[in-house]
Amino acid sequence: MSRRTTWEGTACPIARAADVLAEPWTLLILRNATAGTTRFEDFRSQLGIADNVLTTRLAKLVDRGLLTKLPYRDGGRTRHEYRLTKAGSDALPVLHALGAWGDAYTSSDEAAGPMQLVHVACGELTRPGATCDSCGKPLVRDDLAWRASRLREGTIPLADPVG
Amino acid sequence: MSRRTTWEGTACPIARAADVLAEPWTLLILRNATAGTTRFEDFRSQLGIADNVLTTRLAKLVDRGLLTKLPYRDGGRTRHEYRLTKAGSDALPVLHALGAWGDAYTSSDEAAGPMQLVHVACGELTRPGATCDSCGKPLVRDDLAWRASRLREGTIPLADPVG
DNA sequence: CACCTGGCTTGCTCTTTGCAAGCTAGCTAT
DNA sequence: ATAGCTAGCTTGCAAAGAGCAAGCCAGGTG
Repeated sequence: MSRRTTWEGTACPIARAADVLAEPWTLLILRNATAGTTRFEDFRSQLGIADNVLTTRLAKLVDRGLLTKLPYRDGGRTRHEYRLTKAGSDALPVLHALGAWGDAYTSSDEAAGPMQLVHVACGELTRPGATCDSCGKPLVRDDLAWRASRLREGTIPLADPVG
Repeated sequence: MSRRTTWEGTACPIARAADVLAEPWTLLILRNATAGTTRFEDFRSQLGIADNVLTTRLAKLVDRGLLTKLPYRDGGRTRHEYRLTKAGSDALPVLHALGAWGDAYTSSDEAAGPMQLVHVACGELTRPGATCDSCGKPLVRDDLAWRASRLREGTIPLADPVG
C-alpha cells in the first residue's frame, strides 16, 4: 500500500491532533476562519488554494468537527458558509504556539513585525496565556483580537464559534 | 506547475511555522526527538516511517535548523546522531498545544489516558504554562518530563538541546 | 572470507497537489 | 429572453511526494 499514513485512533494525542491539523492548508484555513472568513470563495481568494483541494479540506474539517456548514441567505438564494465549532476555535493555542515559533525562528521576505495579540478589554497587547500581561484579568476569547502591523485595519476580532 | 505550495518568507508567522512543521512525520519526529530519540534507526523503528522519507525529513529539519547532525562513536566507528537545537526544542509549546487539542477532541482506539506533564522539581502533574500548577515555581524545560500512563516506565525526561 | 548493521540511495507505484476547464442554480444586464 | 455572471463544486490531467522493496557501502564480527 502506498496511501499516506494516518494516525487516527493512535494512543498519542499529539499524533491524533497532527493527523487532523498538520495537513497542507488546514492550519491556514483555520487561521482565516478564526479571523472571520466563512465563505468558500473568500477562503479560495485569500489563500490562493486550488478549489478542488479547498473542497476536500473543508469537507474533512467538517467531518472532523472543526467547522460546520450552515445555510445562509444571499439575496434570494440559499448558500452555505463554514463556521468554526468549539473544536475548531479551540485550535487557537496551536495557532498561537505556531505563530510564536514562526516569529522566533523564521523570517519574512517582506517587512513584517511580529504577530500581536490585543486584549480588547484593556486595549493593550498581551501574549497568549491564561491572563492578560497588561491588566492581569483572565483572557477570554471574546476579548481577544489579532493585530497585524502590516495591515491597514487596526485589529481583527476572533470569530465566535457556533453552537 | 504543480509543486506543493510553500510559505517560506510569507508575512504571516503561522504560515511560516506551518511550512516547516506541518509536514507529514515532522511533528512526530520532533516529538520523539524531544523524548530522547537521536538515531536514524531508532526514529525509523519507533515511527514506522519509510527510510527514504525519514532521510529527507531529517535533512530538511537539519537544514531548517531544528536538528543538528553530530558524529558519535559506535564501537570503533563514527556514526551520526540527530540532536535537537534550541529552535527544535522550542517547538515544545506547539507539541503541547497539539496534545491538549488531541486530548480534548480526538479519541484513541486503545485505552489511553490523557497526555501528562510532570514537574520533576516538585514531583506533581502540571499543565504547560509559565508556572507549575502545583508548586507555583516557573517551569523550566530541565524540570519537565512527559508521562504516558500507557507506558510502563514512569516518566520520559525531555531531551536537552545542544549548543 | 561471509555475513550483519546503520544509514542512505534508487526504482517503482499509488496518492495527493496544483492547475484548468466545465457544470449548475439562480441572479443581473441588455 | 437570452446571455452572462457568480458561488461552489466536480472532473481530468501532469507533477511532486509518500510507501514499499531492494540494493549499496563502510566498518564491524563469526
